[in-house]
Amino acid sequence: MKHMLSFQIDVPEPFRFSENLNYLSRSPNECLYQIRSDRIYRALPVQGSAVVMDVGADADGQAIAVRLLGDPDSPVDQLQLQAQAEAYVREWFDLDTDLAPFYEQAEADPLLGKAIKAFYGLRLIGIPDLFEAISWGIIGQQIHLGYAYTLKRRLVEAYGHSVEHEGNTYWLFPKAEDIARLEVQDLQPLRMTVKKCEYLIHTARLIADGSLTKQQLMNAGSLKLAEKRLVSIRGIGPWTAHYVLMRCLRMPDAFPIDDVGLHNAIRHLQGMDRKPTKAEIMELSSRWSGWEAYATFYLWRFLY
DNA sequence: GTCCAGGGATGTG
DNA sequence: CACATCCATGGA
Repeated sequence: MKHMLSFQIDVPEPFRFSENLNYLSRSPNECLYQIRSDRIYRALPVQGSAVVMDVGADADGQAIAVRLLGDPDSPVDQLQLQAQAEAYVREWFDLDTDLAPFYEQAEADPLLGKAIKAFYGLRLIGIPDLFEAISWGIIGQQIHLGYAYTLKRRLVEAYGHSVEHEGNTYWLFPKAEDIARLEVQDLQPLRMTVKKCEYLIHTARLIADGSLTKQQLMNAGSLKLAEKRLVSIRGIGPWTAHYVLMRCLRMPDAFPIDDVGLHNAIRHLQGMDRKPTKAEIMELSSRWSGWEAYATFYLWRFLY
């Protein structure tokens, strides 16, 4: 029997584990975590190695219960390991954001009012790794979500690392360094467009050589400046930039206004027979000021 | 086979 | 900065 470490994380209101689990369950083709019996299993990178972690609700639903299964290949201090896992989960589930102001603001808005009732306790699930977040943005451009998951799976299974535990395989997203070494023809078997292959490799090289970092974006000084830095990179337009700032940098006012899913959600909720115009979206979203990222994330939930 | 989709790039004003 | 046009490929 391998050593197992478990601990709990207190959660701030509003939080409901089941809502977040629902979100994470939306794609059967997801390859970076698995859901079994209301627990989420995934590999967690630790110091050049990886452990398998699972996350669930504790018995009375007042906390998140985390378990680390098996041991990393290299000896790691247990307390340090727990700290890393806790930090990861806090970031993943956005536990350090006080959502009360968002909920207060949402009450007064017809669209968001419905959203916070329907998805009470949902957190903006993050993509902490910058390379993964940008890659997911690039992969997801211009294609249906289902196909995007297929492409991601091919990329992960071709170039990611995996850990085995009790007969299951857990994959980690490829490191930028691993993609930086590739040429376009290496990625072509995955069947994404040549452009996307170029974009992924180029971004991987920027991250691998240190000229693009999360810290740099965090310190950019404003959403606008961070967006400008990202958009200066080939393959990253306004939609991808805001998507990354929302899911990875967690900027609350990041707003992928061109997102077709957002448009469809608005059309659906407003009972419109056409997509809203940009002017209509800007009018609606003026009431979400400062919380555009959460507003978008909640409205997306109406689509699945 | 035809057409559209949903983003980014590029070029023009 | 806004706007138009082209792109490449999957899906209906």
